[in-house]
Amino acid sequence: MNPADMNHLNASPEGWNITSVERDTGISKDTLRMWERRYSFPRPMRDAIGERLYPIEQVEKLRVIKRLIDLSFRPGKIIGLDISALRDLASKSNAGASEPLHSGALTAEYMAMIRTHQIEPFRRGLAEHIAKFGIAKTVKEVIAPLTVEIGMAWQAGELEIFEEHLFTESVQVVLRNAINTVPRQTKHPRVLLTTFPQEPHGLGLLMAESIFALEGCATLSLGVQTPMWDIVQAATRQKVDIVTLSFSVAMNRQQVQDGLRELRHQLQPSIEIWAGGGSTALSRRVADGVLCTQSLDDIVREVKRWRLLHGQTMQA
Amino acid sequence: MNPADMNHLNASPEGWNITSVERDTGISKDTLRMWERRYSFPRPMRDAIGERLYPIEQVEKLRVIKRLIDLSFRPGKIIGLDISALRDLASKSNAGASEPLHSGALTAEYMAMIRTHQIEPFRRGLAEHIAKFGIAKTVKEVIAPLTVEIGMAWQAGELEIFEEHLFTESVQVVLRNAINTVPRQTKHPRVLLTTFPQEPHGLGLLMAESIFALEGCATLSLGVQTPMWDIVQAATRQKVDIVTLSFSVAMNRQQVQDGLRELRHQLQPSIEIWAGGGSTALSRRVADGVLCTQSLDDIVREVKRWRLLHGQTMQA
DNA sequence: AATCCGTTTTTGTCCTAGACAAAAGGTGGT
DNA sequence: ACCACCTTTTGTCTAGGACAAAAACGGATT
Repeated sequence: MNPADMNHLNASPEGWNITSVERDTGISKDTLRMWERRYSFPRPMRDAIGERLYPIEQVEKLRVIKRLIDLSFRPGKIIGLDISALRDLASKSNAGASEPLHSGALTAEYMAMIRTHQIEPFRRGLAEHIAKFGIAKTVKEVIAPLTVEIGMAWQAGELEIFEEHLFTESVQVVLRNAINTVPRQTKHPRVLLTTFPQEPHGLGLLMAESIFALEGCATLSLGVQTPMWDIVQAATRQKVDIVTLSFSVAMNRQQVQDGLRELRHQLQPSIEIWAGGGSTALSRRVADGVLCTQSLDDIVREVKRWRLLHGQTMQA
Repeated sequence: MNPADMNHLNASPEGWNITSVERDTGISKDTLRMWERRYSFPRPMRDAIGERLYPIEQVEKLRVIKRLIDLSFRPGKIIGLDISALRDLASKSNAGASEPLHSGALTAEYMAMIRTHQIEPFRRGLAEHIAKFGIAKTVKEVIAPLTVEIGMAWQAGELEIFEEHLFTESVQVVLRNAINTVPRQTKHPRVLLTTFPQEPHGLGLLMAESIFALEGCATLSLGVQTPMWDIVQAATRQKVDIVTLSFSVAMNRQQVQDGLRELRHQLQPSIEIWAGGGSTALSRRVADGVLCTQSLDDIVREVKRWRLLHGQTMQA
């Protein structure tokens, strides 16, 4: 193999190219160059052609910075700090956020299984938990906290991507299987579930779907990354009552808000839009006519509200 | 809402901004600007600030052009044609490809259901087919041909993306459910399944997984779009015997070949690499040390070969 | 005809550096 | 405590130049 071919690889010994860094960190090329101009960080090397080559340490620092920015720190204030100071900041600020969750010993046990790649015990444990305590309880008390914790561990660089993939896939298998035991309903509200094109994480979606299904709603999932135009078309043609979007912490706040405003604009007003997930964009007020569900319990409550509201005009 | 805010919306009466066009068409900002420089198309208007504003007709033309480029037409040759000529080209070029398949009446029936959005009957039909004829037969004779046909219909612009999403999601639900009825095996070969980062389609993967599972292999799916480094790590840590990759027709031929060569290079030689799917890159010989499975039957055959080869040295 | 190899054309992505609007932060007045 | 105004911060846009990688072409060889 030609040694020059190696330049295309992320993991090349020399460093990462700008496209890889953009993909990995979610920071746009323009922004990466701008930070370099303004703050002198990152400060990539150059390859033989003169193109940027980011050393792995700088990419790692960028990852932490991105996470902090998503937690609404400002670039100018933190970009000069060194990696350990940043990590301190990160662990301190999400220690506060994770407090109310109070993830128990069970979560820790599952985390350990994931870290040591014991897939089978993990799946079996999850399936048994569902059998014992039901889908709703398992989702709320095990899967949701685990997802948050995994996300944080990944952001902190403690988890490899393949470990996250493995976790996601395992949960999907178990949860999908469980959902299928719930008799499929045709009752209102009819709910369409999907994510925007920038959002590849489907776990939140699946958790929401399971809750809706348990409430006896007719659910219709388009999977992840559906273009806006197609969401609108699907919602209209399938005559759904509610469109539910899921946003992970990784999503750009601007994109969330713009996307939701835009969707509200294109969708007929009678169709409700519900947004959920870990994205910080949802904690503040978002577009008019968009309902933010802060927790999975909110979904149950809001379905009741919807039925009360539409009870007189629409029978299941 | 401030009227100036409206400029960010795709559907603003004036036109689309460059970010929206990039998101919608999948053509990068750099490329959009380059085409404008080189070919004088697209030729966006400018807003009050002087930024590009793409009229809806130009965006539509860009969509068709992108589709043709994915079918390996070249920008320079087609960018000058008008929209109807482009559409002709699109429908003609995949009419030819569909001839050799000759899919049966059953497939046509399912296609009709998808086109008319009858999700429930579709799922029920598929599930019943599995119950009657088994997973293997259903995958080979119904799901695989359907997947090909859907792909072609989408390329021809006869199917909306949301209809493809709906199909994919439905098949996943039914097939996953079916796979779960197969008792989970721990027998060799242990198989890791995933796709490269550029490949978002997971159906082929799922079909392959079902076949492996039926053959009693221990399967381990990472889902789609796993970075190479993580594939290597997962394969090594999980001590798998075979890594299986799936490639849809949409994949760039060069990327397929480079990716496979690279993976072969990074993976220890004792681990086999199997590649499958509709990508045209696989019909020719690919990298040394990579096995191309042309059909799902090949998988069955090759598993037998593998077991014969390793039977003496390794017990399940 | 089909395969191989070197050359030319096509095409996408990277580069720099300037400009400016939108968001966030700060301040003072009611 | 809230609103209105000002300042700073920040991200994204713009322009045109450069160049490597991919694809197409042309000619020689089997």
